Amino acid sequence: MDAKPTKTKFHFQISASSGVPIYRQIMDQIKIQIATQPWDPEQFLPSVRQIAEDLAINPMTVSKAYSLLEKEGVLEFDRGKGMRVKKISSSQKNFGERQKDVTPLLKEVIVKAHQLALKREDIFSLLEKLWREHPHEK
Amino acid sequence: MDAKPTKTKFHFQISASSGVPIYRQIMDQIKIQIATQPWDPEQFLPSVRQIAEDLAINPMTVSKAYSLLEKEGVLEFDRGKGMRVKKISSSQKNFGERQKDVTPLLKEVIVKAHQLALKREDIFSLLEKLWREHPHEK
DNA sequence: ATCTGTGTATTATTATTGTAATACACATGG
DNA sequence: CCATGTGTATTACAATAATAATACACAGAT
Repeated sequence: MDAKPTKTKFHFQISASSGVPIYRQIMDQIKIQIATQPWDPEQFLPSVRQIAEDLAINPMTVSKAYSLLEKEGVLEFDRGKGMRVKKISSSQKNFGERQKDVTPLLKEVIVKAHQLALKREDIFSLLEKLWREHPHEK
Repeated sequence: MDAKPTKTKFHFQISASSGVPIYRQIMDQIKIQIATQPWDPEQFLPSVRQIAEDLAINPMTVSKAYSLLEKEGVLEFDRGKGMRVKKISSSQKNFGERQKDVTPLLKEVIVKAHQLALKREDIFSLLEKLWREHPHEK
């Protein structure tokens, strides 16, 4: 192998004290980074050992995050190569199914809004604002 | 006490196999029922022993749900009487704080939308639709 | 005071979960 | 074939979480 360091777009900041399990922090950060950065379709994510070393944790913990994300359809595994971001899953599920997937989360929003005495317009404008601020490439 | 059965608006359907802890199922169902039904401000929720008997579980499990909801500001406890729905918390937190409370959930929505290749308009119209279908009293 | 109704603190037990150690299977390139 | 690169199955262990048993404190009515 040549000495050129793998140009790794992904990196991680783990909080041991947050109470959130490490593998889940990794999953969340990968999802967020996928959603907020442009990525090279050919680019592999850092290897489990790479991340494990960086974070001083066990490789199996990273592996758990990776395989769960693979099961979720977010990443795909190339034998002997590594993990990379799976090309968008829009083709795999039809519109109705994807709507159905996100519905529970939206219901949660409605219940929480009620709890906090926030009106529908309040939620909509906040969501609108967050979406504008959200880095989106394409 | 007279024989008139406490006209209990709340009731619960617990699934032992869902993987979700019982106390959390109770919490969620209380929140949903508060959000989707009109409630009498004077009305007490069923007692811990009542619910525990109905569901054939331990009263402490119900107590856990109740005290967590109290800590969240959803219920309030009257010594010797029982729990009831706390009058809306809008006065306790200002608008900005409540916005901040709901923000993480909305960010989750955005990330998930991206994952599912759903456009902003898709999410907005779905949320709009769910909100219309959502029973709301006042 | 006593009886019966609230919810709960404390403790114990059981089940589940998060992390880690080890060894392995497969792919690639020398 | 062997060295080195992927991720993972298996197993073990420690920590945490969920549930339950018991006993308690307070309120209201008798």
